[in-house]
Amino acid sequence: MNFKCISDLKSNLSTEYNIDPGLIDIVPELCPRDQGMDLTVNCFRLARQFKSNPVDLAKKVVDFLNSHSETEDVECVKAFVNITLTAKALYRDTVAVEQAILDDGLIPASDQEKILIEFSAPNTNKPQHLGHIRNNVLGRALCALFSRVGHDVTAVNLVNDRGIHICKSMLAYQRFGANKSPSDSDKKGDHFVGDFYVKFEREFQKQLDKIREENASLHDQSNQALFLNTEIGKAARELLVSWEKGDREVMSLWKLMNSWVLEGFNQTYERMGIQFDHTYFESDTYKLGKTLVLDGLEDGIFNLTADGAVEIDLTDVGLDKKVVLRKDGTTVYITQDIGTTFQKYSDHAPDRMLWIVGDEQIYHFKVLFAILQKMTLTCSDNLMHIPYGMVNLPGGKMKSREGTVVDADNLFDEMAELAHASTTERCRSSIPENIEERAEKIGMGAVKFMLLKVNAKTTLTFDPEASIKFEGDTGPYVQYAYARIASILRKFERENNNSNRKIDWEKLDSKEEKFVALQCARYGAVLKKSAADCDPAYLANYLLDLTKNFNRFYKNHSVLSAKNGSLKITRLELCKRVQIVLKDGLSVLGIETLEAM
RNA sequence: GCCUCGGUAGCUCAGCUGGAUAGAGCAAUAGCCUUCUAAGCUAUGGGUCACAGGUUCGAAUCCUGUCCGGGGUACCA
Repeated sequence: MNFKCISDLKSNLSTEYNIDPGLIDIVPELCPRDQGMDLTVNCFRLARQFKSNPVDLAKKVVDFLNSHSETEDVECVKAFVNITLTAKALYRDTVAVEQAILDDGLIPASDQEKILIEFSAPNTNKPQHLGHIRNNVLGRALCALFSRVGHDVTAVNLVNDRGIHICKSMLAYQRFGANKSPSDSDKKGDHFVGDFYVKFEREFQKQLDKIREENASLHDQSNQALFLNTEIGKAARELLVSWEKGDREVMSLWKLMNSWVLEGFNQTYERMGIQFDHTYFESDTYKLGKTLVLDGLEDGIFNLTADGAVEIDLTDVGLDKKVVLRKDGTTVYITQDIGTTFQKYSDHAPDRMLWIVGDEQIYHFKVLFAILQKMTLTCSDNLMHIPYGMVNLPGGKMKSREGTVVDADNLFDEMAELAHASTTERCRSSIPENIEERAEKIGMGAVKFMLLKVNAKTTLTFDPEASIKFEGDTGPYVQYAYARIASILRKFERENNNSNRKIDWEKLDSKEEKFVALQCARYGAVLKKSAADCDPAYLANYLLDLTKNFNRFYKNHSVLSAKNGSLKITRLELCKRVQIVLKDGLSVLGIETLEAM
């Protein structure tokens, strides 16, 4: 939003108060709807910059703007200066230049960075659920957002493909799998493997119950503590040992099962519109972590504990001591992150590295960053963990044991089905040919928007009953506005009334039209703030606002039956601006637009 | 215990670099389809912004304390 009268005000005040104009920042806000004017300059806030009394300053601002040729009306309430602009100035400074609306979202070249973002990071033992979708959708949106404002973004996945959890599903497959493959059962590979993980857990639980029954003294011990007391737990551990030794048969099963899972994940990623520039595998990087730690031990960054484990003392930076290699020499969770991070740095040399990982790992990342700093990773001052909250169900957490996990693929299917039913209902007489495609876009739009409109860090509640609607603050609501505009444009073309009328913005004199224009002009600033705050929700909520304003305009002013050709053409132009912003904004959120709904 | 994030309408959430009478959506109620798609629009009701202090001309927003909830505090991942 760059209004001439505001920049003139800035020069005027800088002279008046003898302050360098570069130090003055006047950001006008949209005037609250019920005030009926266009812009507001908040002199309470502005007064601080001039170390002046808000009311006195407001008086000066009013005097200046009153005499400005581009204002129609200026009012002062307390120290809020409300401005009504001339139509000419308003549209010139908001929507007249299409490209300017989009370009306003770009940050200066000097602020552009090379950013590496790691997200998704799935385990290859079971299919992804709603919690993972939140991660994926958020990560994808942040990548698009950073890239949209001008950063150079590299998206990276880290596949968690080794460890005891992987061995559990492998063991169950060995016992119950009968050498079948996903294609035999017509299942996606990740679901196929996940079923064996569940089988393992069931068998383990059965054995646990038996052990506890037979030995009352074990009653109070946790499942994990009793893991090796069970036959199947012991067997899984042995499998892990064989894996680490590189046993040929075990490795080949591991590779086979992982390939099934990854094939399944790829389908899900594709459906979500997610691509990675690089995929790392923990099975490749954990050894590098160990090597780096051993080097660091020689350099005195790490030290040996009495029983032979390797640890680092972080008490000088307000954290605790942290073990990075067990006394038996095996790596722990954080060790592979150390290895992966150095690997990522040497592959891509980013200015900044981000991790999209759940908020339960905030402490983990604090420790990781402190370690990397001590190991003097080049960009260790620019490491950021972007935490997000869990997705709960109305009854509480999702629990796989109780079967209350919202499976990603199922959810997508259900949403698409509902969108399909809804479209069929609406179109009764003429079911569109591309109904499947439409239903998919609408269903996915609904899921993604639902996850992105809420601030990432809040723990969100997913109510399957309520969240499945396509009305109100939803993705389809925004998509629908886009489709309506597309429909207007089509009809206009069909009627072929391309009279040589000129665009005349001054014809748009209603408050609905002005609000739409003003709202469009905010887009660039919204993108920049959204990116700076790493918060796609801000953008999502803006798109809802813009859509709401557009719908009010749509309801009150017909485009195609406008009084005269010039008005029609100009309203059409305004619609195009809205359409462009909606498409651009939705695409950042990973949501597709439809030409008809 | 300590650390951390939260508590805003019946429900789900905005608002939080202090500023106008606290906003949306859902749900409820009442309207609007011979006019560009009603997945829409309009209206009504609904709030001691957890509680108590403090700072300020002004606090949902900042500070302190209390209560309640999530998460963390592993040689688990």
